[in-house]
Amino acid sequence: MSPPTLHDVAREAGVSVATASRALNGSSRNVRSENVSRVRAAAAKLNYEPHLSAQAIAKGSTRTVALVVRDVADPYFSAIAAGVVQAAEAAGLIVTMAVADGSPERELEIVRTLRGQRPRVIIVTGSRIEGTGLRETLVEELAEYRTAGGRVVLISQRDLPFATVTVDNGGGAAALARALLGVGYRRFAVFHAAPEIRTSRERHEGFLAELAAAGAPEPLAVETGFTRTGGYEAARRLVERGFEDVEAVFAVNDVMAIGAMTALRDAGVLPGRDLGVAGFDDIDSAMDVRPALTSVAVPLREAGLSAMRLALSGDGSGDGSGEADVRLPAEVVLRESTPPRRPG
Amino acid sequence: MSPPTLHDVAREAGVSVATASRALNGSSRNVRSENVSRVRAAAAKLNYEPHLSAQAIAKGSTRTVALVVRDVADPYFSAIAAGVVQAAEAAGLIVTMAVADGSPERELEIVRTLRGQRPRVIIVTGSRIEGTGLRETLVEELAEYRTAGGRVVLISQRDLPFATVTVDNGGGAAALARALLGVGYRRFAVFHAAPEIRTSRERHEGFLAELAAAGAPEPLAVETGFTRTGGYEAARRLVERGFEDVEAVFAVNDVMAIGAMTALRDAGVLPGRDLGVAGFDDIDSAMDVRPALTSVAVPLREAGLSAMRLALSGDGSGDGSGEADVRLPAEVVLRESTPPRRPG
DNA sequence: TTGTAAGCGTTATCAT
DNA sequence: ATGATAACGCTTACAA
Repeated sequence: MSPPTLHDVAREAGVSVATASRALNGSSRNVRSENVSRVRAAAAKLNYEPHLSAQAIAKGSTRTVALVVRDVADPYFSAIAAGVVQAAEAAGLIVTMAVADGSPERELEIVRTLRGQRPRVIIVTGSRIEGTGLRETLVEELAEYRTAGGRVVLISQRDLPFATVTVDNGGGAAALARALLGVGYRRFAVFHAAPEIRTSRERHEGFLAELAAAGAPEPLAVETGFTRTGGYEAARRLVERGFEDVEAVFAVNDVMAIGAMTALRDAGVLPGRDLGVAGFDDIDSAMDVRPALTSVAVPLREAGLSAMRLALSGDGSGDGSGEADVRLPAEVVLRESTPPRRPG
Repeated sequence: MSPPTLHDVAREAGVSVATASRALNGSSRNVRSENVSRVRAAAAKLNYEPHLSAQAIAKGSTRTVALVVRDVADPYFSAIAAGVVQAAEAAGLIVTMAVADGSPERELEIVRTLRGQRPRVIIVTGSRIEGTGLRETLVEELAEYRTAGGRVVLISQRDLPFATVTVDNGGGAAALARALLGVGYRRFAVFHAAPEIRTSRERHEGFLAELAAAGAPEPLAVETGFTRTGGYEAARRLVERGFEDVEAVFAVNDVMAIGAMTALRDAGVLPGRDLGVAGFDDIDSAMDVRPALTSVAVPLREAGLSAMRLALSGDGSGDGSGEADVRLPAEVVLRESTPPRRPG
């Protein structure tokens, strides 16, 4: 009826629970090999699986990694999640997932209740907390968790006192600007999200900075949602307004860019030919969309792997000192959505 | 240093652990309201979070849902996962994720060790187990888990004795065939995966059946991987072989279809104009790709939600009797990748 | 209404 | 090398 316990295994093998326990995990060094096999056989026979919660409470630590993402279905986060899960499984750890859904309150609430899981590691990605008082609370919460021996790794911008995996948003956007200038574009529109979204802001700013440095005119800024729909809307607005003064659109992420392309086409504007379009992230569909989307490749899965690596390497933190960082390079990929263009 | 325990809270509030426990969870009815607030205050002051593992072992049950998917990064599974996570969080449950990676052995291994977590629910999606002896073992494993009070829900085909959420693959494929015949296509190539992959087989068969019923010629079958690359390869092979005798390609899933479109284009063949292309799943990018991809919409997120609903409604199972099913309708969406075509 | 104490399934200490 | 037995943090009879 109910699953076999270690007691059952011990009885079956004719040894004490202590011996059974020792036989089944690491400390098997000091148990007679005959008993080891006895116990193993009994465990196999009963199809015994140790109760992880019981182990956790006895050992005082779990084998759990808690991952907080903004949205599982978003290819950006699912790629990161894939990396995290891969690395975690390789290390024999279990991954739990929580979805913050873009709400700082929810994110804070999640981190709070996460502590109840007593995970070994908490990885937070796509945090939107900025400016608000919630931010300090989040930091306190995480710091407290860390003090209790947990590892914290953020995948976002390095602006919180925790080990962080960042993608070089500013640098990538600057490189993109440079590349686009290089193929003849000078007048841009930027589809960006609310400035509280760090990622959006950094990409936006990196892009602006490079344009300014090159003496190009300041681009038209269109604020919208950080989603496919956001991109679609922004493009619709741009078309309505008229876009004679812009040669290309830079959307701060690919799903926005792809939404924008669809909107353009719906409005009879041919992306690539009538208006250049570039995105950021280089998600899979960037290369399947037509025209293929110019983007900035970000090693998302690698980010997840790095986060786990960071967490397990002992730099996840410990006692405040030594928050290691990993900065992942972002690489421009020019495609047909921004064909070379002769100035004028 | 280490997190506060219920003892700490009790001491802080000046009551016994029992009272503290009662005050903090359900049975608070029989504790003086003054003490309830005392305890609540103490808990808040200490920032107490109950140790979930300890609760689990004391209560004999967890609040965990274990989700097994083939690949987190695949939009098909991440959409399902999103539904599962959403429903689980709404019910106050924690979701753990494991990735089977397309390997039946791995899947079995996962389910086995999952039992250690003692999850309330196990949801398996994208199972590939077929034919092999592993299948029976999997069933036994899950049945045993169910006997111990766990709920099992499968998201796949209804061929295992557990509650199942299915998408109507056969019916959807048949409807697609009908629709394509309706707009003038008669000669097809089908890009399908190995027959062990149920989903692929069902879609393939549904498509064939409908063609046969309509007296259309038997399509060319091209076996390949169930992935984007698989689709790409198959299309490449098709082009090499020559495709004068085919008017449209049906790839058994969208990522394959999208890969195929890219391959066609790479070979100078224009999808939609030179060769119709249709997929299955209607993932987000199906409508962003050009030409927009004809597909069969499957309510993936809904599948995740339904699975949780099934699990929580008590039909997850219990004692063998009453395995409820949910069959999700699949709906044809004709787009530009299969423009109407005049016969001949 | 409250407290004492006996579990829950492990691991770890300490004798033997 | 092995077996009692005390933790681990919590819930829940059972008493008071």
